[in-house]
Order: sequence, then structure tokens, then C-alpha cells
Amino acid sequence: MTDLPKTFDPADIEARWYKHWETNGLFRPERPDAQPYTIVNPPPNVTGSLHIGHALDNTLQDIMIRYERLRGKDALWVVGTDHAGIATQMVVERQMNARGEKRTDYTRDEFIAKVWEWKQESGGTITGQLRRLGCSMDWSREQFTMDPHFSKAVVKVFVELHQRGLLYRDKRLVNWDPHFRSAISDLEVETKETQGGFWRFKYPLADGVTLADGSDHIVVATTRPETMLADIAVAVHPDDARYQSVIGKEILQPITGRRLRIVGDDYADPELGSGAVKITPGHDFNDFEVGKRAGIAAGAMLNMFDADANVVQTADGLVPDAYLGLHRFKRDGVDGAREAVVAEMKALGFLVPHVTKNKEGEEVAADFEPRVIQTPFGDRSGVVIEPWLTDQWYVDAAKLAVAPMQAVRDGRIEIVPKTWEKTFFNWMENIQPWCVSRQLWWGHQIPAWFDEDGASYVAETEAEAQAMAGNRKLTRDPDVLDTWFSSALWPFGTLGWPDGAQEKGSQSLVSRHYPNDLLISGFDILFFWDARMAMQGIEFMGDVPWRKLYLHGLVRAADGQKMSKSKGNVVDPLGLIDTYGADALRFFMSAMESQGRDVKMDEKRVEGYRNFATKLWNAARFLQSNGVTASTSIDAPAATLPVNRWIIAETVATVQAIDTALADLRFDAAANAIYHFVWDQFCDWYIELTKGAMDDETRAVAGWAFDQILVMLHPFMPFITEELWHLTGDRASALIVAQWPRALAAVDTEAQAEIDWLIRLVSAIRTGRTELNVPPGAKLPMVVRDGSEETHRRLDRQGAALARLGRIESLTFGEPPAGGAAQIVVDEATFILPLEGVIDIAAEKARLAKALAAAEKERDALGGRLSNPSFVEKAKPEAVAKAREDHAEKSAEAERLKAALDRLG
RNA sequence: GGGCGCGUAGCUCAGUGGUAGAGCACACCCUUCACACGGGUGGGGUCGUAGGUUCAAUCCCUACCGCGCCCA
Repeated sequence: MTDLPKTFDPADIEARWYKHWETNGLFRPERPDAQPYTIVNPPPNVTGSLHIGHALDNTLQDIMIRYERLRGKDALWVVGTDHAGIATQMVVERQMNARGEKRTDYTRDEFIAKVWEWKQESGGTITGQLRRLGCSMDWSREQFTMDPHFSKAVVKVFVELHQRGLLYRDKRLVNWDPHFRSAISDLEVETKETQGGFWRFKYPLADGVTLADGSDHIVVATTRPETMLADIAVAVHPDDARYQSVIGKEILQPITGRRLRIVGDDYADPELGSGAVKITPGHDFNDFEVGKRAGIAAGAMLNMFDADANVVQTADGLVPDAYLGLHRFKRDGVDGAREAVVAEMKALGFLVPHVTKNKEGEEVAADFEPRVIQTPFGDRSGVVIEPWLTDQWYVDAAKLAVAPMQAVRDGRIEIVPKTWEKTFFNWMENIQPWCVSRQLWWGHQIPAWFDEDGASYVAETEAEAQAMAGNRKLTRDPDVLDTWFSSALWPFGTLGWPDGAQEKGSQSLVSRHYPNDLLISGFDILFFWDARMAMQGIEFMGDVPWRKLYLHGLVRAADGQKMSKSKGNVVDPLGLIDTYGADALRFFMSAMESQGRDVKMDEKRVEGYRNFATKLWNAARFLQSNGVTASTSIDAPAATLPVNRWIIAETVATVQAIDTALADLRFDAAANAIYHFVWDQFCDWYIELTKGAMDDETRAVAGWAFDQILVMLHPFMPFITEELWHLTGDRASALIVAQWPRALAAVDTEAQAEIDWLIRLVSAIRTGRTELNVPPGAKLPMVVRDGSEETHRRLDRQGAALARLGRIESLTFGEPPAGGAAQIVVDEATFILPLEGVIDIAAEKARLAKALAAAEKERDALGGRLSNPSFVEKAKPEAVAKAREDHAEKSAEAERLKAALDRLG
């Protein structure tokens, strides 16, 4: 134990204690016989850095882990990082571009080596930042999604899913990202409204066929004219009288001269445009479905783009040479296929202009009708997604989704807050096949080999694949897996699965810690990650990955806007830690985390919690200067003084409040409970009431109560509490592994009533003094009138405290001296402060009159309710009894105030 | 178009079927022997609007207005 300095330096404390905890293995003490408690951390991008959302997410997890560790459980918080396929490859490619190089200047192996180098260089950034936040993860078992054992799990899952028929290769349209030259999943596509156009073109009917009205052409409409180079049909509604006669006939595509089939399909909306649409199954999801319904095989659909979305020759060789190599549309000021197609159609006389009237009523023709269209963008690249016909690996998500939905329905997984269940079900019920192959270099290379005929062999090793293929020559699939495919295995892959699960006898890590108890994640990755963990967990482990799923919101800027680098409104959590300390930032995150709401970044509030930490620090200084030291037992010391019995009861009530709040994952309620106990009860009243009256009993109780505070506050503010734990006594062990208080019910209504009365009396005296402008330093005599025996006994016990806090110099009973006085009514008694010649009688009258009016108003409101027969008959008996009680109390108070007023004449 | 959430004091947010709360900000006072990152006192809200249920609605129901998010 050492003397506390007058101020405290968060930076010094934080660095010191974190190192102590980590080097002494206190994040995961040996507790083989304890009940396990497990959380896995959402693995951040290995080369990323900590943003404010991480700060929220990890603070909440750390609170739960520290809490359960203090409660004696074998608390394991699994930590690790994600290789983050596209994101990481993108960063490294960008670095190369800056040096005037590009990825393809290197071989695949060389490039991957460069990425590993970058991981070596920046991989420790975010893990160091998590330490600064105080996160008590088990770093001794830090994981990486491309560690050999984890990669082994990824390969095994891929192969087994394939064997079970839940993973397959298929040729269908994918969301192709031309920037990354890779397929992406439907979740990685963001649909946004953009200003586009609606063009109308004439396609001449072939073979002299005409429509019912004699026309020799059909007008088709499109928002993507460039794709007409790969048109293979025109669709009309089967019931559309205008076109019924030509269904099954052929029509000519003017630029390519290709003969297109006219098909009847409900997809063509007779109300929209001309009622006829061109069909390009190779580049449009709706058209793809129309094509399939028309009996066109995927292999027969035409493709007109390369991986960069530049025009290439179609299989039938009908695209004119002039188009080859053009980008799909205008880019960097250079016209693309779209512009060229429109120009040629216009020149050929096949463009139907869009005609509108201007202000003067004159008709004006334009090439197209401006229209807001829904456009898909890659969420990372920001470029327009091109639907592209390729062979990719797909997971049969619809089948895997069945068990997780059932688990949520029957409560094996509890989603908190419950409102997210609906969103979860809605997505799971409409889930699409999950495209898991990516045309990248960085990631888990797919364990599939192709022979010369394109047949695939899926196996854990090349040798096994070769055995399946006989003497055919094999080439490994160059593609890698979607990052989320691997992170879906996080809850068990990190625990040693599949190897650890084979262990017999002693319990393996995975059998001990799977299912995890809780997962905390932002709602934004509910589909990407949480749902997929549930699918893979149940499929491969036979049980849910976690029993509870807690979803929190986003941390927004002060004005409620989403934080983003482009808006420049990003708040750096490290900056907040530097300014206010990690404890303050953590407490802020907890206090603001009410279920179902985003957290708005209010820096003033962080400052307020920094002030709270300082308040605690100074309370400790006060106790130390009064000879208060660490407690010797976890149970409360014996106490006879009401003030001590009161603080013991309030401490226990606070433990109960925090236990209840954290059981429900109400982080805000838990934080507020400890905040108000420390500041409003312990500091404002307990310390004030015991000042100048520090006897041995009080020292023991104060020491005990403060220890309980340190333990209860530790999950929220680990650094300052650990520091104070050691500064206030010689401790057998660190606070991080101390024992959580026992919430034994110590209801002490007598002591609580007495201290409550004392607090009300002191407050009323202070209010009276302030309102009557009594100088703050003045000590006044006080006369007690109409006091009950109980009140006299209480005054006897609390006289000294009352004198101190109310600045009372003497206490007498009975009639006050004649003359002006302030009169304070508390319960049955009136407390009189003679102020002859000091106070303004009119002011005191006004004060009493105001109090009287308030009491009368409440009395009358209650009286009115009680005189309503239907209230007395129908309301709950407790409500009626409460109203009667309150009415009697308010009536008596009003009478006493009236009497006091009368005495002033 | 479908789904979800929000609208409570100047700001950021809790909350409850039975007389509205916190932090910050504001006003006044206080260098009281832990703390001015402090102490004391106070002002401030027709709980988005309109109906309905109920003895009683800020809370439950319906509609509407405004804001945000997700899906199509």
C-alpha cells in the first residue's frame, strides 16, 4: 500500500496493468473445475486498425468476460484476426500501383509472399489497439484464419459439404465485380438508385411477318442498350393481344443481324413501355430466368463481356469488329459500347426518340427517357456489378438454413434484442445459393482439381484427387474461398477442430467451449457472419455455435450521421483513449448501449465518465487519509450504526441490480447502477455522513463497501479499479481475478428508513437556507416541533451529521422563540430555524405557500381519484391502498404547511 | 412495394398502465480540511399528431406526420 498521488494518469496506469495481466496469464487463469464461459471475438481484418465500432463491440465483450471471470468461471475469450480476402489483397495491390507495379507483374506465389510480408508489417496494429482498450482476451491462443490448423478445418468443411451434396459447381449468372475481376456474393452487392435512361428501339420482324396492326417491327425498351449485342430473344406477355400472333416467330437484331426468338413470358409487362422487352440472359438476372423458362440452356446463352466488362466476340461471331474491346459504357470520358450502340441504332433509324413538350409547348425529342434506375454496385469496389455467366462454387444455403431457423424458434439460440429475429427469419427463408468462389490470389485456395475435360475432383489433398481421377492430368482450381466461408467456422475452428475433437479421455478444448455462450456482433454482419456460423456450426458440430446472440447498433457521429472516411467525420477511439482514458471510453460505450439503438458519439459524455473516474480516485484518497484499508472478507462486516447498515444494504442492492442487468445484457442499466451508487450514494452521502465520525466499525464498513465498488466497477473500468485495488491495500491477488460480491439479501428497512429520512431532512434544510438567502457559512439553531419519539431517537443518533451537513449549531425541542423563522416540514415534524431579523418574512411565506400549493394539488388529485367509485371498484386493490396512503400523507403535509404559514401571521 | 426501429427537458438518452428521470448545457451560490474533472440550490417537458381501449395512457391498439435502416 502506498499513498495515493493527488491526480492519476490513465496512460501510465493502463500500460502498466495491461502488461501485468497479460504476462501473468490472468486473462485465462487455470480453472479446470470451473464452469466454462466462452466468447469468440469477431476477427478483425489482420491488417486493419481499430475503429470506433470495434471499440463498442469489444468493450461489451470484455465487460461480459471480466464479469464472468470475477464470478469464478473458466472464462475464455478467443481472439484472432481474419485474412480478409478482397480487402487485404486490395490494400497490397494499391501499394503496388503506387510503385507503378501491378499484381500480374508477379507470379501468384510471389504476390502471396508480398501479402504475408504486409501482414508481418501491419498485422500487430489492431491487436495492440485492442490491448489499449483493455480487452482481456486469451492472447496465448491468438488465431489467424490462415493458420495451418484453421486452413485444415476450412478444407475439411469444403470437402465434406461437397460430399454431402451441399456444395456444388454450377454455371449461372453471378454478380461479377469488374474492378476485382471476381465473383462476389449477393450480400456484397449494394443496390443504389442512380440517374439512368430508358431507351426504345425498333427490331424488325423477320421473314415478312407482321403484327396484327400491320407493323413490320416491334419496339423494345431497355435501360442497358449495350447488351443488345448479346440479345437472343424478345419477350412479350402471352396475353398481350398486340403480339400474340408473333410468339414463336423470329425477329432481327439490327446491329448483329442475329435472329431472335419471340417468346411469351409473364415477365414482359404490357403496361410498361411498348410491352416488349429484349432478352439478354447472359447479362441480366431477370432475362436469365426468362431464358431458362424458354428452354434455353445456360451454355447456349451468349456472353459479350470479358472480366473487365469490355466487349468480346459472342459465340456466334456476330458482334461487329468495331465493338470489340469497347468498355460496356462511357468511362473516363471515353464512349463505350452503350454510346456506340445507341449511335448506330439511331443512324439506322431504329431509335424511337423520347418526345416531351417543353415550357413553350413545343415537342422536343431526346434519345432516351431519363429515369431513376436501381443499379447494383460492388460494396468494396464501388463499380457497377456486371451479371456474368460463369462456373462458380455454390453452397446450398437453403438446406443449411433449416436447422438454424429451428434453433432460433425453439430457443436454443436466443437473439437479443428479440426484434432481430424477424429480420433473421426473413433472410433465411429467402436465402439464395451462396457463391463462395472468388477469383483472387489471397485466401484459402479451393481444394478442387480439374481434368482436361473440365470434370472436377474435390478432395482434401491433391493425392486423393489424383486417386479419384485415375491417370488424368489434373490442375488445381486457382480460385479462393469467400472470406466468410472460413470465418463461419470461427466458433469451433479456433478451438482446435477438427483435430482436437478426436481426443479421447480428457475433455478437449472444443468439447469444453463449444457451444460458445455468447456472440456479440454488430447487426450489420448478421447475414454475412452470424447466420453462416449458425449454419456451419450446426452442420459440423451438431449443435448451435452460441446460446445467445447479442446484436448492437452502429456508432454514429455526433450529428447522427454514419461515420465514414469520405465524410471526414470519423472519430478515432485511440484519440479518445489518449484524451480521456480507456476506462472513460469503455464506460461511455456501456452506458450508451441500450438495446436496439445506435450509439451517437457524444464526446461530452465521455468527458463526464472521465470525471466519474476522477471522482472515484478522490474518494479513495479520502478513505486512505482516514485510515480506511482493504477489507478482509467478502461478506459485509458486522455493523450497528444505521449509516453503516444502510450503505451495506445499498451495496447489496447495487450488486443485485448489476447482476440482473447483465443477465439481460442491459449494459446501460448495469453501468448506470454502479455510477449512481458510487456518486450519489457512496460519495455524496455515505462519505459526507461519516466525515468526522470515523470509528473502527465505519472504517471496516467503508473499506468493505469500497472494495465491492472496485469489483463491481472492474468489468467497466478495469484500469483505475485495478490500480486502486493495489493502492488501497496489500492484496493476495489482482482485482481481475478477485471474487464478485455476493448479492445476499440484506434488507435493512430500519436503517434505510432512517438514512432516507436524514437525507430528506438535510436536503430540505439546504433548500430552505438557499431560498431564504441564508449565508452558506452561517450556523443556525434549530427547534423541533411535533416530533415523534422515533424522530427524537433519530435526532439523537444523527445529530452530529445533521449539524455538519445542515450547518445547525444547536437543537432544542418545543416552542421556538417569537419572531420570524424558516419552517421545514418533514413527515410529522416541523423543523424551525429562528431567523428573526435575518429573513424576509414575505419570502418565507411565499416559499411555504408554494410548498402548500404543491401538497394540496397532489392531495386533491388523489382525493379526486378516490372519490371516483369506478376507481375504487375496478382498480387493483394495491393501487387503491397506495392512493389512500398517499392521500393521507399529502393531507397531513398540507395541514402542517398551513399551520406553519399561519404562525407567520 | 415488404419489414424493422426511432420521435420524452436546449443537446445526448433512460423509463413506467396510476403525481415524468439521468448526464451535459443553463442560472444563482460556495476556494466547507477527497475531489472546481468539485459541492449546494434551482429553472426547464401539453412524453410527434389525431382517434380508440381502460376507472386511469407518455406507456396498450389504430391511423397519420417526420427521421433512419434493411430487403425487393
